[in-house]
Amino acid sequence: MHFENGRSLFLRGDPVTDMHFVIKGSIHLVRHQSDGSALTLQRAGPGAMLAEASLYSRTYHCDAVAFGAADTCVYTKVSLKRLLAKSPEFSNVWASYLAQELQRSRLRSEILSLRTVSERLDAWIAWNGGSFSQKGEWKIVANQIGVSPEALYREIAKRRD
Amino acid sequence: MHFENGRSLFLRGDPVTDMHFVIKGSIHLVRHQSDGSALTLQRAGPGAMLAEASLYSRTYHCDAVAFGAADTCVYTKVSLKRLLAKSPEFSNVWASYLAQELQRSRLRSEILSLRTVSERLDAWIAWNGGSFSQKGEWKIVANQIGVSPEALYREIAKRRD
DNA sequence: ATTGCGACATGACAACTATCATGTGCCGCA
DNA sequence: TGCGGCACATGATAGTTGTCATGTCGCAAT
Repeated sequence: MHFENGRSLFLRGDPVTDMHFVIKGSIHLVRHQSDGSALTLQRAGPGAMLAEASLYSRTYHCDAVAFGAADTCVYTKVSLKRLLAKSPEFSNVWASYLAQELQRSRLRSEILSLRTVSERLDAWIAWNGGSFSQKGEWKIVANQIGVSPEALYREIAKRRD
Repeated sequence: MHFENGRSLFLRGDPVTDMHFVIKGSIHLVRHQSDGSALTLQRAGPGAMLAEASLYSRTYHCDAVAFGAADTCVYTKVSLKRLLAKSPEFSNVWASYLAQELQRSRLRSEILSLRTVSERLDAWIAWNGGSFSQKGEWKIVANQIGVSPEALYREIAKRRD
């Protein structure tokens, strides 16, 4: 399926019938709080399954919105659960994927709990290898480690001595 | 098994033979960086499986250290994998657990990416409900949302008007 | 070629928080 | 009963970062 920017795939409270596997673009899972502000709980890019936990829930707990144009591959919830029940190999792949995502998410949490830009960049480099992202990805890195692009530029400049 | 404070359960590079399920206390999964500083990748409390992703790895990527006295239930890796392969029900429970942990970790990441204590506390309350602890848990909350206890006390005091 | 956009870059300032210091009240323990 | 530890609480200050402003550069589209 294809989604234009801002298009919603499902809303909170909807019954879970399908699972979306992101092929291209990015889909955000957002939760609106009572005070009006929003929390983005997942930024699903290519190769990610959207709202993995919804496989084990009857209804969605968040809204899903296309962030830019995006393509997804849709599977029905029942077919996935049937496949999981029938194929230990697929179960293994699924659990392995979840465990890896969990590891990455935990790492991000810990990086975000560091206090200075310098510490966060060190931690990021320690895992993502310092060499690449030379072309135009610094802004994305800044977002991942939870600092403003300007602050990251300053930290990089400081290290060029 | 029982572990005293500071006791290590395994070290990075060790082959993965066992999986630890935490019964009591807390066990930290830490990764030492080249510059000497350490990153804590998981704080496994009661009811948590330690280093879930190690089930899908030949060797450990981090060290595990008991944080205070702790008790764990130990299962061999092969028996767990055999159970996962043989029992679709257990596979389902395992994947469901991983998905829930992933959801919680993603939430924590997003809370930590908020900039002010006020926003973080709002987001925390929105998920952990108003039924929070009146007795002596605020310091723990402060740690979870990545702010100093003092800052949290100040924010709470400000809201008592 | 010119225009326009976006990443990269840096300065200045306000705002927020971590830290240190100090103090209070509760509770378990000797 | 008194002591010590701990969570709770608050003030003062310095440090770091977000934000706004401004500017350069490369690149793509007209």
